[in-house]
Amino acid sequence: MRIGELAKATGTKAETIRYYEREGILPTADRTDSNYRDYSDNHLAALTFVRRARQLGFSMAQVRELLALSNHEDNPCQDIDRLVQLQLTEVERKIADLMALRDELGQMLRSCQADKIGECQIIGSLGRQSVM
Amino acid sequence: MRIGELAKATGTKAETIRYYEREGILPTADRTDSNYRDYSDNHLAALTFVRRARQLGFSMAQVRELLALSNHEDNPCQDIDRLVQLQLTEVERKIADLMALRDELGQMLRSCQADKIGECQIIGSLGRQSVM
DNA sequence: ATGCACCTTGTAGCAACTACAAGGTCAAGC
DNA sequence: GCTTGACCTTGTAGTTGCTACAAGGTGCAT
Repeated sequence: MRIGELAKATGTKAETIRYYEREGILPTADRTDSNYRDYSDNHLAALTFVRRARQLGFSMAQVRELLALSNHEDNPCQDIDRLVQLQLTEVERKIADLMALRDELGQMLRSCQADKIGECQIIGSLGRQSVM
Repeated sequence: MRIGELAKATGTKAETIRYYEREGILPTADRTDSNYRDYSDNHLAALTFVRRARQLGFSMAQVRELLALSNHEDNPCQDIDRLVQLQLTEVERKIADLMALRDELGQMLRSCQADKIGECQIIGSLGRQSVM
């Protein structure tokens, strides 16, 4: 299959696929006589894996690790588990941060009853170290 | 005060402060005879405002808007409220996304009882469109 | 044969910093 | 008076993960 088809099948832009190849995240594709990239089902599987991992918030470096680990079938699963656990912890930290942020923003909105900016609680609170 | 002192006072790197000045986010500083930047309390307040807004997840463009609005004391508060509301909605969306992500990662960890990568559910699930 | 969608490479741009490099300034200590 | 070291200056390039061109080649239908 050509790059456009693979792009459509995985919801990835062709430019992104070429970028992954350049970065060594995807194996190089075969070429047709006219120098078009020619992909197999293995490439489809690989790209699906990469996109899914990226959607789950893994960095490119982590995706590389996941790929390297997944290529050694006899390795213990622990290393993979560790990466997933790390990512889970990171995601939980981000959720906590954002929830604190949400509370602050909500507090700002509720506190502002003024109708002129000169009296605006929001503007005032931005100038202080913390609102809460 | 010099840039290092302002940096320490606001928890901002000196390079970032210069960057803000270049970008027009902060007013230009006075200069000493030896061409060092010389900051006043007004600069301290402005930088505190900017850093606080950035911590709350506002983009540089939004910070510019907030600054512009806060400089017109007689303007109605509504425009500020709108920006804060927008940011709140965005943060809530991110929280929802991350919570879905957290659930998927948690599910992956729980499902993996194998000890070899060849049987690893996690690796398997990454190759599919969605785990859940 | 002509149009149009697709492909190629290479380069530059995005956000919001961060990290140098190469050099100037200032205060303290000997 | 001179050195050391911490600070400052400008300018440029790197970071992450793409995305957007530009300029040209290919494939297929009409």
